[in-house]
Amino acid sequence: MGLMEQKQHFSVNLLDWYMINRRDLPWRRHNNPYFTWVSEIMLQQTRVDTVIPYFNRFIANFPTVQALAEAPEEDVLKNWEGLGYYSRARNLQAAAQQVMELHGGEMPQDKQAVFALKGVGPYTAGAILSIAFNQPQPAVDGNVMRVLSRYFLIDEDIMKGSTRVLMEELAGELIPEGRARDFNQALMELGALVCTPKAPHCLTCPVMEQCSGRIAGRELTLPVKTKAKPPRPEQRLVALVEGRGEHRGQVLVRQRPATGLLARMWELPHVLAAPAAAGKAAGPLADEPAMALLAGSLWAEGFAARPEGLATHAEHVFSHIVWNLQVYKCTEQDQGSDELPLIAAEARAAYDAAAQAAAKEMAASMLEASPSASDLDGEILAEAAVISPDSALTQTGKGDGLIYRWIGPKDMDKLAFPNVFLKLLSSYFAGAYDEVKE
DNA sequence: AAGTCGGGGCG
DNA sequence: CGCCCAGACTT
Repeated sequence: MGLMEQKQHFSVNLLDWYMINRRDLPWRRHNNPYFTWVSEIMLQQTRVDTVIPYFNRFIANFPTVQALAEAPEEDVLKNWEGLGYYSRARNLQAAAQQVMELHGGEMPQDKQAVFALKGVGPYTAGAILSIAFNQPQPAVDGNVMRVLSRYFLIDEDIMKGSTRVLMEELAGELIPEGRARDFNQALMELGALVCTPKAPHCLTCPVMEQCSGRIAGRELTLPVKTKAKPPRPEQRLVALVEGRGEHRGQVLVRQRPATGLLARMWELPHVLAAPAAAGKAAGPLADEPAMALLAGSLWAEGFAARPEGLATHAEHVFSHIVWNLQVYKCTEQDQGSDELPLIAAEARAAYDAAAQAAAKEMAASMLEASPSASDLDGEILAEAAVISPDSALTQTGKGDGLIYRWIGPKDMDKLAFPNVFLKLLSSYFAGAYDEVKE
């Protein structure tokens, strides 16, 4: 069997299979380029079942490019809450504004113009051009690379950029004349439903007969993929500050900076328990120093609060970091309380000492790793580690710092929180931590 | 080329 | 509950 025949077999049988087995998805019901675009951004790193309710709500609230372009960013973020990778939402809105200004609100059909939109890379550009406009452009995502690597037995590491380029060339050749829209979706549909990562359903696969990977018994070892390095652990102390007086029934929250991790999302105040030594898990911090540190960091931000006790633990996993959270219930105090500044000063001193120790350890381990490095390098490393600790403590507060607010349960439907804080706040407002004692 | 950026599902 | 999934942007 030649390569030409193998390709022909693939394209014909896959397309036939798709026309019978295609799922009825909200963004497939109308041929609306805006719907295609929104769905493709949402589907990046996110499964179909998760996206469906978000897509429906998003389109209901922002039915057109113009509606999205003109919406308050806060509303867009709130509609993305819980979906993750929040820069997708900000890029999508920025791109909607691009479409308004450069293309009169109409989705461009030119490859360069689509690719130039914020948040649109090689995959998404191909998906939009093929699905919305039936242009014969490849749309190579993880599903497609898995399917192609198995069917054509391609051993290249799919994490390499060069492999994606190779896959795009191949995927482009496979598109049947005039059928880009259906074929590209068929490819991804097969990867999602049949040619799955762990336990592919080869026996029901429409192209199994000429699948080189299966024939070679390699379906479980393909695609070849370098595994990601494990996330670094961070121990963090979270303050659940219960308001008193005029803030009774409210909790203190803050908005994260405009860039970086969880940009512009709201959260409970928290602080790094200790600057982690290189490659070392810090582990939980004892309650007493933890509460002192938390009080100190809140004081530095302009808030007087007394930690009462540990309310709960929580975990939040990112691709590159894992937050281990110790959540302390705290109560708001009078600003005039003369005891708190003292706690703050002690906490700050303890924190600096811990940072100093960690930095020395890190410098030592790096010197050990590369003996050629001079003592001077060690000094510089130590210095760097001390002056680059968590922002919460280095913020001078008031002015250049984060935005803090007291909120009640009703404010929850305006502000966007990452899931971990959403769950903590929901539990708190439901009375889950009432039993915490001092 | 390597690091940054969330969240959920599966065996 | 350890492991897997992986697109765009930044550096």
